[in-house]
Amino acid sequence: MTGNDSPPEDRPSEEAPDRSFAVDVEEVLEDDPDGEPSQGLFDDLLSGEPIFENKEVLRPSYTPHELPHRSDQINKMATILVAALRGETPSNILIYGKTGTGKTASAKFVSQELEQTSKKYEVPCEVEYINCEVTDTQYRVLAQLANKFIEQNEAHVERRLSDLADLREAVEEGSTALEATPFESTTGIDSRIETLEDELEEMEPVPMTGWPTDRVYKEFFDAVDYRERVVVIMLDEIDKLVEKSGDDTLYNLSRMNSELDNSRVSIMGISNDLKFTDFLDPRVKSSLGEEEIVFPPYDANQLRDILQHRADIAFEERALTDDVIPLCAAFAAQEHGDARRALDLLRTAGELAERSQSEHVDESHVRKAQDKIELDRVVEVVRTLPTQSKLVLFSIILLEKNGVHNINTGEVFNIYKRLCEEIDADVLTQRRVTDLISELDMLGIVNAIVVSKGRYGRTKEISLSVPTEETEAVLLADSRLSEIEEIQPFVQARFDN
DNA sequence: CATCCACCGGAATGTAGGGCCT
DNA sequence: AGGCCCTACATTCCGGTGGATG
Repeated sequence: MTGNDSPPEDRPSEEAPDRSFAVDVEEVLEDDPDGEPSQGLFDDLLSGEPIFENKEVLRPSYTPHELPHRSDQINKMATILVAALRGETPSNILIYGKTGTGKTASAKFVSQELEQTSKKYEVPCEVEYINCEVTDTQYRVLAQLANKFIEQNEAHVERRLSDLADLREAVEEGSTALEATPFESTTGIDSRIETLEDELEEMEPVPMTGWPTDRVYKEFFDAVDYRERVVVIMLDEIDKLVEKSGDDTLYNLSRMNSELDNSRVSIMGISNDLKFTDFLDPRVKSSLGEEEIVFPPYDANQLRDILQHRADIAFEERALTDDVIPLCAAFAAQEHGDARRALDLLRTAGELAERSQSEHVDESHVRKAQDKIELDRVVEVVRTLPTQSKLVLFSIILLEKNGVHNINTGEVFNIYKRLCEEIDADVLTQRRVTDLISELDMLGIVNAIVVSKGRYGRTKEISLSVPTEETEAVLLADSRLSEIEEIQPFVQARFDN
């Protein structure tokens, strides 16, 4: 399709959606004491045809109102959770699925609906979301939950206090409209206010550290049980929690119901790992997995629907050429059907198109976006590598740059040693360095395979699988590594043997 | 066909740092 | 404050090995 090079038809696309903003920019520029010309830095960029209409929609944080191809899962969740609206305890739910399969989005969507409906019918029902990758110990989970409920209870009490204050005022004025009030006089109200204030006094947030865990648990327990309601606790990335701090938390949460007087608790676990229940206590396993919902990866067609859906909102009309979305979908489908990845790709492609001032997003932008995302990933990984790993990687790069292929561990280790001496770092043993190389392999930064060279031993053959120049630049940005000045000697040393 | 290189990689053990708890 | 325990990172020790080479 080469109809893209559209003739200069409606060149003056001056209908910038946010006129006021444009004016502001001009004003600022005019007020500049230096007397800069008003044809400023941003003018060019603003004048281009806008590509995005609403970019937020493409961000991972956005929770869509419609989730194509997930109605089965959503319905099942809803069927289970209606119980909450009838004041019963919903079954615990376990949700499985790989990253970017819409688990969190669906769960959040359902919980929003649930809370809204509960307000409509005035059934007390709440959902609390916890991301266990961030909050990854029993203590922190309990503390966070406790604090959320304490906060809510406080708000609840405060509301009742202000209601009472109003009532008191009304009674004092002898308003006749209040015959139905249960209080004869202000003193009755006063004592009620007093007890509530005392209760408010007691509600102190749990400190982030310091208390014994069971005290936090008690605090949380009391806060939940403070009044009648159904509470759904949503534990995202629950596998991380189990991995890092065992199943005690889940055990405690799942047996809570038998001790609660006023409220009911239901757990909704979201996991990336299908097999994580293997590590659980059988009791926990059976109680948690009362209902299981699986989110299979999206296939390319489904991804296309999802992208189309969002693209309609996110982009200006006709900003995308026809092949953009299928291509994004195809790329992402290769990465185990990760919708997040697909959206990321689409957004990045759009940004690239915007930056290059083209009027449409086309296939080339998608391909560039693919590269950019991969490069960003690598840069981020390399940047956050520990110093020792950086040194190892740098050694590999030095060898590679010198045209050495099929690098082996011995060579890397030699160069690595010299680098360490140069910047005065601890020299690790070769055993450790092989592990570091294996880690780099895992991260996809290098490629290492064990080969036997017969008489000449057995070693890893290592090759770089990321762009040399960029990676080197990232490494040299590290304050320790930047001390390395003369690179030649290291390279030279290799040929001396 | 045995040899033997040059490293692999498992296991045990050591050490530092940090959070938790009394 | 001080003991305890967990985790991450390292070292030490060492048995293991694929296959070119003599």
